[in-house]
Amino acid sequence: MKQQLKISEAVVRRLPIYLQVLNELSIREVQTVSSQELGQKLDLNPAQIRKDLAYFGEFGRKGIGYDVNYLIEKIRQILNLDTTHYAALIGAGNLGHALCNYNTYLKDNVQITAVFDASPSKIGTKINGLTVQPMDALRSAIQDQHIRIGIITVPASEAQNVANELVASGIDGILNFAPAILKVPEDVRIHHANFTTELLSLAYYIEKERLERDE
Amino acid sequence: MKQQLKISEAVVRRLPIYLQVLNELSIREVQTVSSQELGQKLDLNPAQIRKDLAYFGEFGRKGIGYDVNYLIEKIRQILNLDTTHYAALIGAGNLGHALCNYNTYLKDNVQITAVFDASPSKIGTKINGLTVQPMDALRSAIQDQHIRIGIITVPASEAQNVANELVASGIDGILNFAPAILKVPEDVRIHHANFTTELLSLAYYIEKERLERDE
DNA sequence: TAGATTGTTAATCGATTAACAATC
DNA sequence: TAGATTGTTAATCGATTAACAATC
Repeated sequence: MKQQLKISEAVVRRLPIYLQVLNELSIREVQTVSSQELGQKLDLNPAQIRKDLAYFGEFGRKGIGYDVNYLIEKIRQILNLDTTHYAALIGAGNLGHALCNYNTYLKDNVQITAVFDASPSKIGTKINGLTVQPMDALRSAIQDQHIRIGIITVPASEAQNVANELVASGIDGILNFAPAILKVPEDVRIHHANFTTELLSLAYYIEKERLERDE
Repeated sequence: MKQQLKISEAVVRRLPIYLQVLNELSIREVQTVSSQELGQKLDLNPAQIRKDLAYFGEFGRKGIGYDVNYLIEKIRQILNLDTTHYAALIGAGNLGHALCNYNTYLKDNVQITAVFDASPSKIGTKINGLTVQPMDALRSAIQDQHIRIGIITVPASEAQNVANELVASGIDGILNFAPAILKVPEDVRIHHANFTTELLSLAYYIEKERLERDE
């Protein structure tokens, strides 16, 4: 792999999307693809795609394009998709359920191996083969099972407390689904998957469109 | 409201986040807040916050800061949070369930008023008071109930078909949860809430961190 | 008045796009 | 060879940050 310049987050976030499209192409047994074609499928500038990939190495062939399967393999390597990361999920509500089932889809890469909830009525129940554990079992589970990712699916009011617990347990990264801004130390990576933000901004643009049409 | 220059998407996406923090402050009965304080809470540059807000008007007072409740009201106006948008949800799996329940949280703003699924075993069941309808009821429901937003929570393989149906029914916007790139006409707004992307990029950074530590 | 903080212009930074030599 | 397409440098565009006059 090429000497890592500084790779922007925007680039890293596009890689999984490239992979999505490439996987589809692979299934359809397409051999090669050009940045032009990828750009069309993804609504991205071909130059950007070439530049993104070039951060990590020379994966294409001039005059030909990219070998689909080779590029898949390379992106999988970059994203470390062959290393399994164990994750704990906190909050066994509907969203938690949904993510546990998604688990099957994610397969080996990120694997939820422990589920926690504060509610006595949930503790002891099973979700996709995992028994819901009480919150005070969190720390030892994280340490014993080498869990590195915490997935927060509790209500917003509880999210910071849960984040604190995760940090104290030595977690490396958090994926937060609660609509709340969480404070964590600098060395803990936190990503937000807040769809209310998406929904509200979507509504904004729809309404704006409508108002402009009606003018 | 100020003459709308061109407001970037980044700005619009930050507004709901500002609102989140402001709501918390309002609950704690904080009267005023400075861009400095907001910046600290949100890990954003205060100048950026001032600039974002200034796109829409002059909401603050020099030397004082922003009145929390007034700013909340203004942002709610900008985002049209007092207009209700009706939404249809397609895909009554766990994720669909989770979103329907979230519905209560979103309250008046975006309201899911119809749920659809292709699977005969799901049709007729109730989710949060709504009866799951077959796919061929989609078009008339959208048109009759003035539904403007479609929320896609079906598997990736079905997502494009559902999107096509929604577009044909005259939808204005789509929030897509399926891990797939969807093609829609230019006048239909599409937002993606793809948490696998978040999860994979999170795993990338965690692994990178670890590798750098171990060097 | 002195201190604080906005709104806004100018400076900086970074990301996207265009252009093109290299080469399959 | 001619056509296509990469990898990369240079140009452009846009977003973030700094700085500061205005003013509460």
